[in-house]
Amino acid sequence: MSCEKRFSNQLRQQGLRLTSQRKSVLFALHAMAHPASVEEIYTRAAANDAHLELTTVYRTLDLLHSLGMVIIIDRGDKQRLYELVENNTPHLHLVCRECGQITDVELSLFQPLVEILKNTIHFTSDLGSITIQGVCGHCESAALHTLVST
Amino acid sequence: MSCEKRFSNQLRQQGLRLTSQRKSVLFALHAMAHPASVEEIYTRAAANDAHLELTTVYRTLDLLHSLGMVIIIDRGDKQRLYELVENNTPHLHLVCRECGQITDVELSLFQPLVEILKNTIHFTSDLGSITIQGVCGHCESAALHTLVST
DNA sequence: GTGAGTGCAAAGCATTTGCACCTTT
DNA sequence: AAAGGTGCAAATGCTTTGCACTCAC
Repeated sequence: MSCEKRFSNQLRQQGLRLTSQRKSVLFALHAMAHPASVEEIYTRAAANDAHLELTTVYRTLDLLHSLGMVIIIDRGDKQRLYELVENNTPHLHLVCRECGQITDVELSLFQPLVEILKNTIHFTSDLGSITIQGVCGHCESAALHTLVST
Repeated sequence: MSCEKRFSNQLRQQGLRLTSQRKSVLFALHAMAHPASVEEIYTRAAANDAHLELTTVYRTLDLLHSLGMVIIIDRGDKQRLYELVENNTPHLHLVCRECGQITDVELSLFQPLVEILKNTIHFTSDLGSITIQGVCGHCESAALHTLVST
């Protein structure tokens, strides 16, 4: 897991420590195919480490986020979702404001813009963090249906 | 305020009502130059309507969001920010994960991608809702400083 | 050994909800 | 008159915080 190595290095650089809990959370994030809630990550991680606390998961996710290794997606409901940046093809998240579904889209089209942001205003984008709200095709046609039948 | 007209029409279409409270919230949103928290919007709106309740602001913002007239920005801290879509040049929001600062960037570069999303997977993007997390130039150079001096 | 990290429990606080009353249509 | 909206107050529940103990370094 080269990711763990990188994590470990980043921690060391700042005098922070690689604990078993942090490993478990990282492992759980790896196992997730899609953005996951804290609760889900906690459940998965607890499979490795039965004594793991939800609080610790929060703290670790905060840490990973501040290191730029995790991005946060706000679906508009109560819980935020977290996704590991590493080992993922950079992609956009399309969040449907009707049903909350998240669709991933490849990022390549967007890459040039990311470069521009970097070069012109010196903003370093977290790849994979780009989120677009909108309405998915399914909900849109459902809405049309309703209007027609009313 | 053509915006109010449009709002009114959208409401009527669904058998909803244009109340003074809703007008006040809409007015407050208009007055905001930047994405604002519920609390800020509430304060501004209460200037018109002293009896306005915070709860009502929440409900109205939800309504406006579900109509696609307001987009939501999650800065990563506790409060979500809201911004009116109308009367704004479509733009991206760059959210710095270190300092929370939001930078607006013109959307034109991104327009082609929005079209593609629409045509290929039928996802209708809320213009102005695009959010990118990352690190702003200021925080990045500050971080470098710290590393060097350590 | 030392201080960062964790567990546990308790608090915080933005947001949501229930219900009776009010107002738009 | 009918039904959507609002106000008020209470609840909800995600997230944060304090502190003593533990463990990575």
